[in-house]
Amino acid sequence: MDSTNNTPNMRLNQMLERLKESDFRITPQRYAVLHVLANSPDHPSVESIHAELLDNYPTMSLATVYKTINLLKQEGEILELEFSDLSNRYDGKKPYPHPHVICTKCGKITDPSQLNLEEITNKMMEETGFKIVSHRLDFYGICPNCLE
Amino acid sequence: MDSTNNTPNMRLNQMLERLKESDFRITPQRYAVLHVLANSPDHPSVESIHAELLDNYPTMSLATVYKTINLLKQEGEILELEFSDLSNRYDGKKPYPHPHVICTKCGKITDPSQLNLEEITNKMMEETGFKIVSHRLDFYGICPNCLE
DNA sequence: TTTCGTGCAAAAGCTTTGCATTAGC
DNA sequence: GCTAATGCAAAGCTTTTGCACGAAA
Repeated sequence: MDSTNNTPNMRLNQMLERLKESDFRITPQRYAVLHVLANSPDHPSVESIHAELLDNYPTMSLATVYKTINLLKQEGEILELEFSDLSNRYDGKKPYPHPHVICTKCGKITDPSQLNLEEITNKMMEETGFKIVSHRLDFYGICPNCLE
Repeated sequence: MDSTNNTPNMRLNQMLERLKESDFRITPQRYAVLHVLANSPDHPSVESIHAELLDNYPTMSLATVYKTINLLKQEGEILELEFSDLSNRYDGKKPYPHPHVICTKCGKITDPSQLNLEEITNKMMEETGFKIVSHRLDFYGICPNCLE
């Protein structure tokens, strides 16, 4: 269990607090998007968040989801996984870099247990002279379901 | 020095051989794109490859560069680094997964010395049940030039 | 000569933006 | 009441596709 993410509501509250502190308004639409991001066990796309919310918020626009996502990105409250050939995916539960295992058939994304990349990151900084601030480690393959 | 990539020409010849074996024609345009990919020390984009070739091939179209890149991808002869917010970048010298260090200011991409991820990959397979076939490890930061 | 590749222009897909309306605070 | 957020539609970008012409084997 992650100390920064004991329960979904705790994570939701953290996000809400961050927005309030930065003087952003908490609208029903924003609250709803945050709620999905704080509770999704998988890594939703903008499209899937929008689709999920349409039932309860029939006027919710895709633009609002995009704008909320960008706000959270800017505030460092979500992690964005970029894909050029399909839509991006987001992790609101663990907004810091961590490894992912991605099924290249169905798109399922799971988080394996934490790997410590600190030592490797330090080596990279020494070797390249970069000031490294983030990383991305993805394993691509076929998930157990798709293997059957 | 990499055993599969002793000289640029060796890499170019490997690519040419692969296309010939698969019964693709070697046109001047394809040769030119392969030449750039086999010789670029950085990780070019489709746009930059096209721009570089326009001098000597004034009729070279962006579509042809894209089509050649897709051909090489399909043949496993280049590695694609996907970015959703800017254009993709390609590595023709080392077409297999390996770590990259990426400057988030100027976009420079460099290859640090090889890290062995085999052990970690095996652990991932055991833990998740995935059949892992590839990976992506990127470190993001500010390069020495941009730090000044 | 037949088949494949090129290049143009149009289309596609995701994301952002402009702007008038609406709603937090 | 003031200012910021929403939602619609249009625009922007990268990448793909259709198709007629031209070139490789």
